[in-house]
Amino acid sequence: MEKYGTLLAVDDNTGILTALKYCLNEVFDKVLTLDEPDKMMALLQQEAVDMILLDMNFSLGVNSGQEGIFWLQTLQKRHPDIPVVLLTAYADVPLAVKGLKNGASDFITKPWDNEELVHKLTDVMKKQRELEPLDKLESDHIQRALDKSHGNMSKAAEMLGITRQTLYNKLKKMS
Amino acid sequence: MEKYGTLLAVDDNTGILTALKYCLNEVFDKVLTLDEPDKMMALLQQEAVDMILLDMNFSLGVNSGQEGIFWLQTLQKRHPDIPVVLLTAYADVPLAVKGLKNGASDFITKPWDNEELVHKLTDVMKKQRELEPLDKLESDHIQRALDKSHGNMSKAAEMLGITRQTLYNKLKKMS
DNA sequence: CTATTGTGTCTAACATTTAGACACTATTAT
DNA sequence: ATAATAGTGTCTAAATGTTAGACACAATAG
Repeated sequence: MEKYGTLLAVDDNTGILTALKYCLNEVFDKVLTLDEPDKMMALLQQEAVDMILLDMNFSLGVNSGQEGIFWLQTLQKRHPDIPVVLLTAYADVPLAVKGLKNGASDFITKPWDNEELVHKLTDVMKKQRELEPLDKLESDHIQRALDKSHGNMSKAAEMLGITRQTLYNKLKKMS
Repeated sequence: MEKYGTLLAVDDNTGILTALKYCLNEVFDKVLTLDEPDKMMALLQQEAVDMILLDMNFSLGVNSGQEGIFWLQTLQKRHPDIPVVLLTAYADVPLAVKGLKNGASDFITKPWDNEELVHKLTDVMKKQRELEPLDKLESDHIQRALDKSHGNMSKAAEMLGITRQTLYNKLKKMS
């Protein structure tokens, strides 16, 4: 089976890390583990990590998930290209919403189902591989601009930061 | 106060629609309501709707939220430019995750807090207004391609569907 | 150590983008 | 209804960007 590069799992419970490692070794070429999130940034400088599985509570007695959100945001800033999947025991709807709105690729609750976990992670990796060609990205964005300006080409061109004439040309070539 | 165009609220409970209308009239120029989701597409042809607030359960006795996911997907296909906020009483973490991963802009549980609802909806509308200029979109995407190819310009260029030379030029201009 | 792959640079043909102009057609406000 | 405004389709000519192809050289992998 084709594997998916390097995964980094971060959780303060080393038992969980062992379980994750055992379960995910078949799916990733390499599974790194870390029980202190503040060492994460240093590690990412040294290793080429393709995906991060992140717990959300590290300080004893605090289960708000705020730490997880903090590290997620930090990762999004410094490594926007690495997908982050959140994994937490103290999950509720608002926390899941907050995690996903902050850019997490998925949100999984403990205890997890191994098969489902593998499925979700491989799903993320598959999506991660895809990269739209520049011209498709462009035409989608142009479509969005036209939608937002209700078809007004002049305004759409201004939004896009291009000349009306250029937008006109691009539209002609697209159709 | 500046208002945010037209909102469409879809819920089978007309009492809820009335409550929503009452609460959101101050924030939107126009609040449309609909108690049957299958009439939504027809309505969207006639009215220029800027945002949709969508319940997730319409058939009596079914509370899985599947109907909401279905209509969300349909909307994403036909009107990817209209943000959809989900609003449901039968919420759990997996459903929230599914909703957001299917492109919902936010996920709110019933009973809702009026102030929070208004805050979340205006937040979505504010984000909706922003549109990146084409050149920023492009340079971000190029950055992504370079990250994914670990700095290999030839491979990045191929991913992007442009010449290596062109990528080279663009990078020179960017820096 | 030797293929292979990637980089930096060049050329010359080709294409796109730009600012500016013009007549014409909606839209809006009065 | 009419005048003012904003948007469209089209044109030029100059400036800029893109392309394929070539070449020497550096880095990497077998």
